[in-house]
Amino acid sequence: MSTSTRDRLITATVELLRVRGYSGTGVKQITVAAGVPMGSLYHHFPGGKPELAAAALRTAGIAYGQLIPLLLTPYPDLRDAVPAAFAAAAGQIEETGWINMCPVGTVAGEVADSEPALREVLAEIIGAWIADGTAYFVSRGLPADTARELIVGIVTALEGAFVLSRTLRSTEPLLAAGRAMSARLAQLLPAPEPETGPRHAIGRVVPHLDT
Amino acid sequence: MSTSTRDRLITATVELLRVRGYSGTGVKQITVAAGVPMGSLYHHFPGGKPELAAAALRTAGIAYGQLIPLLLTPYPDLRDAVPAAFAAAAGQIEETGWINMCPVGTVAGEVADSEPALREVLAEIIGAWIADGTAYFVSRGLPADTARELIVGIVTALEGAFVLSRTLRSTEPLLAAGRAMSARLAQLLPAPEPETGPRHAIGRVVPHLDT
DNA sequence: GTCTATATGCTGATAGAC
DNA sequence: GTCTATCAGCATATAGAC
Repeated sequence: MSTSTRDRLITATVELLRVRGYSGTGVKQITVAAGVPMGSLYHHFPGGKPELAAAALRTAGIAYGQLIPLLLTPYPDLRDAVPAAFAAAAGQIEETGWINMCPVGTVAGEVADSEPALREVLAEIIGAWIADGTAYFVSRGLPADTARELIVGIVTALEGAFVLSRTLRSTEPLLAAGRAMSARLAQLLPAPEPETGPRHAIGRVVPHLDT
Repeated sequence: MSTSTRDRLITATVELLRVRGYSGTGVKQITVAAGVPMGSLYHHFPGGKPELAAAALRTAGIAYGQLIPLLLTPYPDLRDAVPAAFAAAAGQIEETGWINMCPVGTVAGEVADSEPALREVLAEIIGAWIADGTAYFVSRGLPADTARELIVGIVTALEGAFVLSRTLRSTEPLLAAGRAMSARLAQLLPAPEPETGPRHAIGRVVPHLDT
């Protein structure tokens, strides 16, 4: 159960990428934070800094991808779930002193025009968020194209809002983004029917792995 | 009319910040791109790299802040203007090969947790976008709080969509973000009245500097 | 104000003992 | 698989001639 050298390198890299970005993080800095000698980095990641960063971003990407359904599932009605998820993120980021939560978006903005290999990894990670999010919304009763439109909008709004909220030190962008996506959801969804009808599945909880 | 040394430094810095980010851009690189000797940089900007970057970001920020009303003004109805502006941005970014347009958002994400002085400059720039955008929407008939809610959402959505579109090499995020903000606008605006009524001014062109 | 030469430290990466 | 010593190159910044 003790963390391996490889895992400690990845964990330290995720932390540093969040705060300092890709160019701003040095390999020496990573090995010191991980408590690992230089040579071990190049033993486990012969490709050096880009390969280690890719592994770290993939790890963080998977973790944060799972967070989206986790935040939305408690709410029976998606109309409540979406703004609640943005509000939760707003509370979290304010509590933690406006520190970055996930390195994917910030590193993506930094390297999209300058590090082709890393850009492709990030496109893969964000593509997985969109694919998984689409499947989740489909599992909650939305048509596939509506589901995709919604998750693309949500990821977009979240990433933009994180940058603005961190920079302005205000929850306003995250909360405004949540309200905007809520409006888009209301527009995409058929009008809510109070009692019964053919659309009854929409807005109900449909847990991922149940019968 | 020939560009001054100072101006050439700022222009070169804007270009490099867009593509390589703050940590990824070296001062040597800047002076070479500007065709200026090292010493001149520290003559004009005694504060070195951070001071030069701040000046460059302020310049770019002013330019891009003016772009927002410019894109929206041609459309008599804001319901058309907002999605059209996002679509215009989508066309532009695809044509130019998915290159970053404005360094403000990407540098903000990069340095918000690591360069306090620069973060404050960026907060000032984005704050000005929001203040000016609010004033613009008020000039087009919206109440102040509605106007602010709208411009915060638009800037948030734009910044997030730029990162996603550049990374995924797809206009989908920009177009989806435009539709989302259009939905939010429709929700914020009173229902459109086909003929006449007390809300007739909303959605009409109200040029900035006319009588 | 302009420009050259240089100082000092850090960068990613490697060789090779253990 | 772990760790040390070290490389060549680039980073930001400065001193001082012109």
